[in-house]
Amino acid sequence: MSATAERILEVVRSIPSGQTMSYGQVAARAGLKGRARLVAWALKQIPIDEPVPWHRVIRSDGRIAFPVYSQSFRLQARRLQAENVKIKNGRVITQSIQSGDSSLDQMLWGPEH
DNA sequence: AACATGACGTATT
DNA sequence: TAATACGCCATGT
Repeated sequence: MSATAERILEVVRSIPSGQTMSYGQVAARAGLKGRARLVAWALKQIPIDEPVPWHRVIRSDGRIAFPVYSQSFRLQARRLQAENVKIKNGRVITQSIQSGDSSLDQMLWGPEH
């Protein structure tokens, strides 16, 4: 695993249960602003046995990134609901995104909006 | 080397 | 709200 991938996974591991972060937020937190696709790539490289809560990473618009008919989508939705994260039509409703800096940004521009 | 393909995001129309 | 267009970047062909 590359150093950047390790930083990305470290950020994902830091997401508290019941909360979510978008790919872009994870990237920014890992010092890779604007590189959301790199986060998506890193999540696909998660080694088995690596306890990374990948299900807490969603798209910036609040929706799960997998096709609604896929197994991955159902697994992610199930895990989120298990953490009391409400979902409607593949979209996360009640969430308090982790944002390190200003929570105002999330209030104004987060998926909840 | 050239082009296509994503678990993406933002801006524009 | 929806459809495009870019920007971004590792991989696969």
